[in-house]
Amino acid sequence: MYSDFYERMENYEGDLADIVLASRVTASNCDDPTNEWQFPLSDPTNYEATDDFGDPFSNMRDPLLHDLDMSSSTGFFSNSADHLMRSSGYHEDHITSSTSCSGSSHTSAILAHQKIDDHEMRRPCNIFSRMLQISTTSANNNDLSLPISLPCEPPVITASSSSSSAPRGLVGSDHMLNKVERGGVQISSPRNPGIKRRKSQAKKVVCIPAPAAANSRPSGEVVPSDLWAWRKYGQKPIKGSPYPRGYYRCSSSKGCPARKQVERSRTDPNMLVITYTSEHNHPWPTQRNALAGSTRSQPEKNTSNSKNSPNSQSHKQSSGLKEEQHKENASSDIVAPAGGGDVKEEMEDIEKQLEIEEGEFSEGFHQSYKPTMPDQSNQQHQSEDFFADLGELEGDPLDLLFAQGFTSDHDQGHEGESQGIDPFSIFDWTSNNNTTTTTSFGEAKRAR
DNA sequence: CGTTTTTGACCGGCGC
DNA sequence: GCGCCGGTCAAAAACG
Repeated sequence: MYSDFYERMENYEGDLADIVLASRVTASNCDDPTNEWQFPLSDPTNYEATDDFGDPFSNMRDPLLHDLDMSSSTGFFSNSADHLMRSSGYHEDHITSSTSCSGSSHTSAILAHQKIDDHEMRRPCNIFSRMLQISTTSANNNDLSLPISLPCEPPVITASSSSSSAPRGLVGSDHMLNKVERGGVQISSPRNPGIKRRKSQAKKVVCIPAPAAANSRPSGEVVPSDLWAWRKYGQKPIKGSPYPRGYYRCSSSKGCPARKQVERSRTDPNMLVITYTSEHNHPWPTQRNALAGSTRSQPEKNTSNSKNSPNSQSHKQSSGLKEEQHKENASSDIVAPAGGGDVKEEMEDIEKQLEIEEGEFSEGFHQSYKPTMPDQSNQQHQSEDFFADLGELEGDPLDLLFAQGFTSDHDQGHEGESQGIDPFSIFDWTSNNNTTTTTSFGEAKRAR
């Protein structure tokens, strides 16, 4: 049932490589350059600084990474992403604190970018590679040199501070999309020259592969889910894009300013552009909110439309997007009972992983989160809860993903508790051959 | 009953 | 000042 997904993922392998690229860079610094999949580690103790935009894992990540790093390449994602962000110079302060790869890898943003480029040149495109590209912009520095474009395409992660009200084109997904469209070279939209985002609200843009697009939910709108409870409060067609943009806010806590926008890249329907705005002002929920409504089945009306071939998603018009997505969901559900929606989740997790801290956010975030996750034991509990919840979500793709990494981890060692929660572990497969990956997923699922 | 999704309307910022 | 556009609101419907 997930064959498409896997297949897609396989296809993305190159991209993944790219994503990993960053990590590789750091890894290379650390060790054997030949060990492509070795990932830099971040300082376990530094997790508090890693959180941003509500990445529940951010807090946990480092500790896990630490272990992971020791034992395996899993978790590269978090590392890589995190690393990139740090290396990107985004948070130099953090960078200094992080100890990835013995800390030797702490490089300036520039360095990171350069390296990325180098690697890029040598490697196949990966989904993840795309993700690797991280650009940061600040109100003061809008035109920060953007990261390098990749042969494979666009940079994917953009962190920036901008007005909360979505300064048009500046940092927004549109902006990013534009970049993407331009062959992956990040170019400020001509329209944005002025850049205005005075509001100091930071935004973070993350580009992630849209698994759904491949199969189950080609819908233009893929809503990755994550540990945070997001409630959709709006959807609007975006000018210039056939895909609508969904607006989500954190429903875990009233008053939480965290928001995210999800849309497909107009140029690459397979990519999701997720823009996070504001940080969560509360600890990440150990349990998801009630699923009522969240899992609603797709309206039957969709049945007629749905189906755009998976590929057809690109053809979808905004008018049909909703239906499509629903249909897709429905179809996905069919394909992957009970889990359909979770493909989203996994994606979201990915995105979260990608989201890495920004200094501005990290402060607020880590503080807010910290209380809840003061130590690993705490983290374990939460993670356990989390997974328990996930487990409840039957057939959850996310579950699968996690299971894949987690189960293996558990099997491997006791550290599984902490490791298990590492969302990044799901990317292990990236380092493995496709076959392995696929198998892993299946196994993981069964294991659970 | 509580929560989420959907969806049209409303509002504010920006460019002309 | 007007229109466009993006982001948000809020009522209705759906779901567990």
